[in-house]
Amino acid sequence: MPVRKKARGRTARRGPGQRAGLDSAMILAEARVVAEREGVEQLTMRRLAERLGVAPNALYSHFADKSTLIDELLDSLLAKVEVPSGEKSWREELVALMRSTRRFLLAHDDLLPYYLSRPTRGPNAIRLGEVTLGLLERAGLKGEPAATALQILLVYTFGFAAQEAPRLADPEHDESRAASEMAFRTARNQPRMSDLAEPLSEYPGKDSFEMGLAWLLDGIEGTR
Amino acid sequence: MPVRKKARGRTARRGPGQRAGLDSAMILAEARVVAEREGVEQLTMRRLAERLGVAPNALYSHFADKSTLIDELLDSLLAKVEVPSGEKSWREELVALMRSTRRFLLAHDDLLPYYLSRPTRGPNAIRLGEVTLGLLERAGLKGEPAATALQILLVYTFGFAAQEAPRLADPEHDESRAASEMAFRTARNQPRMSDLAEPLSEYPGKDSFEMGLAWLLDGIEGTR
DNA sequence: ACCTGAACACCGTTCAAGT
DNA sequence: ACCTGAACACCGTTCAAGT
Repeated sequence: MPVRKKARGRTARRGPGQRAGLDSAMILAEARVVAEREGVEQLTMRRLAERLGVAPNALYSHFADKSTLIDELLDSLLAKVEVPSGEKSWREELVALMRSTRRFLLAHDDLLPYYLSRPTRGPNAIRLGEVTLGLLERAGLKGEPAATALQILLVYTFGFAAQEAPRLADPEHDESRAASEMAFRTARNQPRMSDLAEPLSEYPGKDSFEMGLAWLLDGIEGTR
Repeated sequence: MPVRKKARGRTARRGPGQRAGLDSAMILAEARVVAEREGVEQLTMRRLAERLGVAPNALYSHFADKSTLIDELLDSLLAKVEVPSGEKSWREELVALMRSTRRFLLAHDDLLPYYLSRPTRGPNAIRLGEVTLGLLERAGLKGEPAATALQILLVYTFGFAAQEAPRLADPEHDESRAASEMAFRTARNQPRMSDLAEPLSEYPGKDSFEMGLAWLLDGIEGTR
C-alpha cells in the first residue's frame, strides 16, 4: 500500500555520542500518540524515531525490537477499559465489563490482531483479570472452573471484536456488504444461504454479541 | 525480522513482450504451495514471482493487488474443512463441524488474521454456511435467529482458534507460559490472579473450547 | 493483453564508530 | 550507555516501454 506522507521535520542535529535524552517511557508515550492518532500501521520504528528527532536505530538502545515495544504499548492502553462500579449483580457487571471491553477494542481496531496473538500479562491485564474473577466468584465459580470461564469470556469478546472491527473500519463497508449479499443470494443449490442472504451479509454486531454473551452467562450460571 | 533465505534460481529469461504463459489459477496454486509449506509471511509478491520465473510486477497483470490474491487463497483453502456425514444428531454434527473448523484453522494458524479481517463469501465459505444452516434448521432455528446463531458459532470458533494458534506456534511456548505464571503469581493485591496463576497461564485449548461451545449450543437449544 | 526494466518510497535491523 | 552513519536485505506497487 503506497501513499505515505512526506515527513521531514526535525532530523537529528547531533553527532555520534551526543545524547538525545531519550528513555523508554518517552518512546512509549510517543508510540501511543502515533497509534491512537494514526493507527498501528503508521507506527514504524523509522517514523517513531523521526518524530522523536533521533536516528532510526537509536530506539534499539531502549527496546530490543519492535514487538517488545508493541507489547508494552498494548498493556498500557488497557488502562482505558472501564471497570463497572460494583453495585449491581454479578451478571449485570460481567455484561457491563464485556461491553466496555468490546467498546475499547473497537476503538482500537487496528491493535486487535496484536491483542489476539500475544499473551497479555502486564499490570493492567492482571488488574482486569482480577476484577473479572471477583465477579465470577460472586457467580459461584472458584478455582479451575473460574479460570476456564474467564478464558472463555475473553476469547469470546476479543474474538467477536476482532471480526467486527475490520468491517466497521472498512471504508467500502456498504459495497462490501452488498457484494456479500449478492454472492449469497445467487449461490446455486444453497437455498438457505440464498434465503438468508440479507441477514447473513449484515456483519455480526451488537445484537449478536449480546445474544452469544447471554448464552455464555447462562452456561456460567448453570455451572454454579 | 531478518534472516531471509537467499534465493536466486530461475530468473526471467524473457524480454519485454514475451509471454510467460501465466494465468491466475497458476499463480493461486503457487501461492497455496508457498502458504502451506512456508507460511503466509513468506508469501510475498516478489518471492511468488521469482518461483514462477517472472518479474515481480508481472503478477499485477492477473491480480489487482496482493490482498485480492489472498482473498482467493483463503476461500480455496476452506475446501479442506471436513463436513460431518449427516448421520448423527444436529448437536453432535454441529460440534463435529466446529471441531473440524478449529482443527483446520489451527493447521493454518498464520492465515487466521486474514480470515478474521475479511468477509468470506467465496464458494467454499457458502457451502459450509449452507451445511451449518441445515443443522441449525434441524435444531429448530430458521430465519434471522438461524443467521444470528450461525454468526455466533463462527465468531466463537474463529475467535477461539485465533487466540489459540499463535500460542501453539510460539517456539518459546513453555518459557512464555512460565513468564505468565510468574507475572500472575507475583501480582500484588490481586489474590485471585495469584491463586489461579497456574490454570490461567495455561493457554485456552481444547477443554475451554468444548466448554464454551457446549454453552452456546445450550443457548441455541433453548431458543428453539 | 501480458510481460520486463527500472524505479519509488518505504520497511526492520545490524554493525562499527563516536563520546 | 546512548547515539549516529551507513548499510543490508528486503517489501508492494507504478510507470514506460516492448511485442
